[in-house]
Amino acid sequence: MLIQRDTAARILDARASTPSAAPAPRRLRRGALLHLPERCDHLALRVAEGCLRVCHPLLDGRRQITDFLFAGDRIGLMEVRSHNGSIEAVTPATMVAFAAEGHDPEEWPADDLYRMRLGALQSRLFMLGHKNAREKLAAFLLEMSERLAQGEDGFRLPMSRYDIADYLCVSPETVCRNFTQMVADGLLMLPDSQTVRILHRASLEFIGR
Amino acid sequence: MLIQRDTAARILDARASTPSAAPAPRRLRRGALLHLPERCDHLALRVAEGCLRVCHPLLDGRRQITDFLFAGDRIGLMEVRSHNGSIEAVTPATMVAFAAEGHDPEEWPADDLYRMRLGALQSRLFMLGHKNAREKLAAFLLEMSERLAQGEDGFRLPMSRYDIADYLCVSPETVCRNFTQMVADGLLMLPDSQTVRILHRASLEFIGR
DNA sequence: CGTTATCTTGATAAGTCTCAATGCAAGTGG
DNA sequence: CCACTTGCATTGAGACTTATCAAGATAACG
Repeated sequence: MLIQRDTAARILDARASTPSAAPAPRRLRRGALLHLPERCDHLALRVAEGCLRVCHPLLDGRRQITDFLFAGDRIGLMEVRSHNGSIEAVTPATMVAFAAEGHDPEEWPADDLYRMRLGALQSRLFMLGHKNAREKLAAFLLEMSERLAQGEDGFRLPMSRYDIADYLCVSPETVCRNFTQMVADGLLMLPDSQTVRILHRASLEFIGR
Repeated sequence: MLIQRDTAARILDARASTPSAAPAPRRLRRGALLHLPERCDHLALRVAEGCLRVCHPLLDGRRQITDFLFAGDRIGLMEVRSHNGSIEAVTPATMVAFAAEGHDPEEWPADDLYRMRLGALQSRLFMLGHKNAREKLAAFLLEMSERLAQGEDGFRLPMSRYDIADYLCVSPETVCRNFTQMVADGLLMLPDSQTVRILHRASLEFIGR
């Protein structure tokens, strides 16, 4: 059940006329694509539940994942659209479209949206530029452990090894090998391939920072 | 001759009181560092002449160059500052500080500043993630040939091989080797190490895109 | 229960980094 | 003016990392 064309725009209109009416949440099935309306300069998305990925197709057929989105995360739709991006559900996801860029400054000042995104991109620049696969994976796991924040007994990665690979810009095999290596080194436990329990956070931080 | 502390802020104040008064241009010697005031949330920089680099020190002692700035380019100071960045003159440079983020919307809407920067960072993400050294260099040369735009008889790179290396996130030796290779392949001429004449732009584009 | 997708591991090849040496050009001080 | 220094550019040799190709193991699913 995709968000239909211009649904977000209608949500925006509804909010403009009756500011107190909360926009209806939308659901995406696993693997489904979020439709980005043609005119979405002032629209943003807030994830209520689930996990999404921001994908960009590359000329050679591969894809790059520029971000994962979890509950509470927000992103400007125009920014994704203007770089040939798409937003896909990694797990069943619920989200809300809302107005940004001054149309709804109380809820989300446009500056903040830009600033946060710039910060995230900068971090990824440093990561992709100068970290090797092991360091990338360590940084990724630390980032996920913070953003997922599911308590001390480990966390579940909702995305596949392929997704992780496209996020870190390495091959899926390399992701696997480094998972295995980290387990062998006693940094992690992997009760199953999705569940991660960090055993030596300090070491991971030493590697990943 | 660095821009003194809070000079930019004073320029801002001057503009606010007398909008028609143009702020005084500032000059940097080759290699000099532009001072970034502590409070620069609403300040931006426009390059009048010369070339600057936006540098970020990394934990392992290396540096990353996130952008080169040429005449006409603008950049928000706070964005650089918030990522431990510095702005250094590659060549003697003249620049003007001005207000952004709504304080001076006519001159430069803050949104545009953010959007352009986001776009530039996205492009660099794609480059760093999935291009090899040869492709990076091809893309770099095409970018420089557009931004420098000095006519058909080639252009002069104002920055060193080390700067290029830190921009592309490869070693300076690799930059050299790929220059040499491109010359051997007949894609380029290098009358001297700074001057580039592109012989087969279509081939470069095929490699770099 | 078979089919498919995902995950993992191995072997090999390719690309890049590091270390080292040399060349070159500009600037400096005697 | 000339030796000298210094920084940048280039090239080579070797080590290391990662991608690619291939195959098997595991789990999800109709």
